[in-house]
Amino acid sequence: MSSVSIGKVARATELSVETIRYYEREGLLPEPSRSASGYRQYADNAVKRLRFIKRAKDLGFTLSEIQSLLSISDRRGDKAEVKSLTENKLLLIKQRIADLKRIQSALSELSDQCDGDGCADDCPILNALGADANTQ
Amino acid sequence: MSSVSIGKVARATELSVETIRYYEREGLLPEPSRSASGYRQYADNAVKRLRFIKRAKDLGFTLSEIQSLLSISDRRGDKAEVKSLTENKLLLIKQRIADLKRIQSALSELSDQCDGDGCADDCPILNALGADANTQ
DNA sequence: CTTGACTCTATAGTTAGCTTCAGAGTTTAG
DNA sequence: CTAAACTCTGAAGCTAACTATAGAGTCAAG
Repeated sequence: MSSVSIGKVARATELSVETIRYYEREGLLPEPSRSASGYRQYADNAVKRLRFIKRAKDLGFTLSEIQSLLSISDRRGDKAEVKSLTENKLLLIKQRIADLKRIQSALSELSDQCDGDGCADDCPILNALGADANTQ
Repeated sequence: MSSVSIGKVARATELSVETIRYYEREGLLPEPSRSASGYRQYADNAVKRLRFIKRAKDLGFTLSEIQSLLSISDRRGDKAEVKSLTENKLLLIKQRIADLKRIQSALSELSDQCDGDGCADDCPILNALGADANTQ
């Protein structure tokens, strides 16, 4: 039954103390018990929970989606819910990748067209964007 | 010398009136002349400039980067500046794509591992995230 | 015992890019 | 002439996920 201060949890999770308190306020982390002087005292599972949050965040889940994931876990919900959240996220990510690829090829084409030398008056990049709008 | 109201510019550019005023405040769009009653009166190039902004935004430039692009254009700067901004942006976008692809394959692997049936107690997705942290 | 590190709360600020609101005046179609 | 549509300003609000600040109390090492 070791109990740990918020600072130690912060070091263990590589989150800031403020972020941990913030997650508590947001309901992602249950309120821990307190010492006589009011200091938060965390049990070991708090570190696990925070690492869960971090990993899920790295995978692109928002805090509110992470709330949902934790809630499914907490109330022993259904695998189908988890899978559905995951696949929605996956879909979004695929779309973002497609968008970015479109952008990438457009930019890369523009960049290739520009020799990068001389006055921007005849810059193909600015021209492509419609930069003949510079005259007041 | 046709001059146009902000509402017409909004319709022509598919931007909202508020957005146009916002761009003005932010210095992306020069202050237009005013009618006797104080209404903004735009010349044609305002529409062009706003379309420039829109296209650049679609290509992933931030408003402040767009400021830079417009400023290069306005002061007839150097093509090299434009090209450098473009290539920086391109690099960032490539990195974001790489990040998202990493995330995509991780998520997709997780999703494949989960049959989506039954209680989330033994959900491979939650387990992979470290969801054994659910016990208070 | 001192001093520096740690913790507490509540509130406000940050970033980006808008959007909304209140309240008042103006223009235009019929 | 009237009613609807439009425009004005300045300030506040929104989203997400923190981050910072102030001011006060607590703990731990030497």
